[in-house]
Amino acid sequence: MIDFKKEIAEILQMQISEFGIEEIYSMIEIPPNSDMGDFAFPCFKLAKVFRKAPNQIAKDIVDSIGAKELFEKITIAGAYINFIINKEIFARTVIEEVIKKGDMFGSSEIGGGKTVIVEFSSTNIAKPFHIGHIRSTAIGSALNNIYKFIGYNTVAINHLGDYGTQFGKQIVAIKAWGDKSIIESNPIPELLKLYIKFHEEAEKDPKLEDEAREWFKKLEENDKEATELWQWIKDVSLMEFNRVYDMLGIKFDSYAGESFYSDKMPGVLEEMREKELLVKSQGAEIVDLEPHGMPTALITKKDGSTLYITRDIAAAIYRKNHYDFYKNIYVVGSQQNLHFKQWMKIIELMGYEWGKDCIHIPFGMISLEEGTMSTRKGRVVFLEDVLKKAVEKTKEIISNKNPNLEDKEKVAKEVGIGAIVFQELSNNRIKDYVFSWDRTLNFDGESGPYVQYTHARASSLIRKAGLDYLDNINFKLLSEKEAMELIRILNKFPDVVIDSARKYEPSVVTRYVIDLAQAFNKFYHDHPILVDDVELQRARLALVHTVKQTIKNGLKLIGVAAPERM
RNA sequence: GUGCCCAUAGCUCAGCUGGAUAGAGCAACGGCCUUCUAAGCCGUGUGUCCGGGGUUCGAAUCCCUGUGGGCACGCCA
Repeated sequence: MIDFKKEIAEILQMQISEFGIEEIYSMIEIPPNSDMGDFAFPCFKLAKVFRKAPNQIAKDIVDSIGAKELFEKITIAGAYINFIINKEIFARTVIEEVIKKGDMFGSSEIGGGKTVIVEFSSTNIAKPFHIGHIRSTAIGSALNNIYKFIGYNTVAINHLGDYGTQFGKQIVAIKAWGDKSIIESNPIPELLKLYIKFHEEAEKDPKLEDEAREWFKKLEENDKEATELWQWIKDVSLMEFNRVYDMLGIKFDSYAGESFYSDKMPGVLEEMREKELLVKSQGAEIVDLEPHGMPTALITKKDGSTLYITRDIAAAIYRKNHYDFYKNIYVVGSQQNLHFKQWMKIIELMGYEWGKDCIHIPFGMISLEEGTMSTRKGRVVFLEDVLKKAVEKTKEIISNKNPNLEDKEKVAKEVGIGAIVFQELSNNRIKDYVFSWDRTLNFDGESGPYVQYTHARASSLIRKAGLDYLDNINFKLLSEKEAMELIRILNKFPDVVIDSARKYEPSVVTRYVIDLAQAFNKFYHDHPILVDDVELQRARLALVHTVKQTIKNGLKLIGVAAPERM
């Protein structure tokens, strides 16, 4: 495939040898408006070196380049040199590439098979899988897909919140007010009720908190009763969670959660003592991070039991030894910024230079219109309810718009759940937002269903045409404005994927598929595809094919299905 | 109090490794289905890019500062 930017950089470099090819390459941009050209080169920065006005430099460069087959035109607009690629070459290059690569179009090998760990979702067992969890789950899963697509070996880890004082609380509550058979019939909501009750009762009787800590201590010491209860809570919780993961189509390579590291903690504590990082303070052990501009980190409690920071340190060391990662990525909310800064600093202080390869990818909070979500106050929206409602709504729309659709159930799931995931991934991850049923269930405009609908339209055209169009395409016939716009957008896809990985930002891909869908719908509206002229029909079908393929690839990266009909 | 993050159209947000007139969607109003899926397309209007300085040929984008909001700051995770 021709790399147009590279071609342009090489041509320019022959005129301005004072600048390196890489530097020139990075200066090439895409004009804000495609009427200006396909690629542009601003000459402002050359002015100092050449001691000439940028406009004059642009003119001189264009004059000496002369005519080239690759370009239809090279024009000057002020200090910009605008390159308009020969339409036929542009169309051929891009379309042949998409057809050749198919499901792999947009992928690359820049990862070179290096291992990237993505820790995400990390739900707390015994607690509801609520709307707040969709962020880590959707963003993490998408990043996992994206890194895999650009050639990394990825490991998806669900670092289950299956340890800590909260289980002491659960155990106290189950023993005091719980009924095993009721809980088993409806585990999470029943456990949630008990959890809420615990906090209500603990306000009246603070001794319950001490009891909870005792039970957690017992759990850490492998007490039989504590361990059995804990294991049972874990089993019923996982069954629930897996139902949601199945709906979302998400799989993990590892469910090694906090408890997995419990037996690795004493060793880590020992190591930290040897390295003289731990200091006694009020009966507890801390690491003094004041010299590094951070508050002290509490490592062990005065009763000797551990905190989750220790588990994160143990986990990082274990992962380095076990996976020898190139990057170890944590998709966890921005509330935990300090926590991650602290333990990563401790890893560094322990002398591990790979600490810099541990990366926290934060995201903003979801709140409800009533206020911040709070599990212990029971103020939550269950993710499963959101997904189910979206599917229900989709069914209604289908029976309205396309009542004869086959496979209604399947499509309703793909579209409904896709809408939720798509929306989650359409904004920058760092932004906070307020959950709203209205917005969540709006399927118009920049939405998952819009993009899926575009894909279904493209699929329908290809089905209806029922002819071969992948060879001997007359690319000259694709020179209309709307077709060229599509080709420009298609050409950007591989760069978009890389950019999205570099920024750890799936929304880059989400935005891209919206742009592509918008451009396609415009083309679709303006130019009939199933026309009598077979040569024209074949050329347009080839373009439709590449759009369908690219939408499908993009949606797959963000974990959204691409139905053939809807 | 200290640290981190956010602030762009009525609403929700793109754009931020500085570049050409700041863009979408929603909402509102008006058009387009005897032809390929109207979950679509087209048109109409709005901006002190939070305020104030600075750097630069050029700032929504970078730096400083103020304001407003969010989050976090030893025995939860």
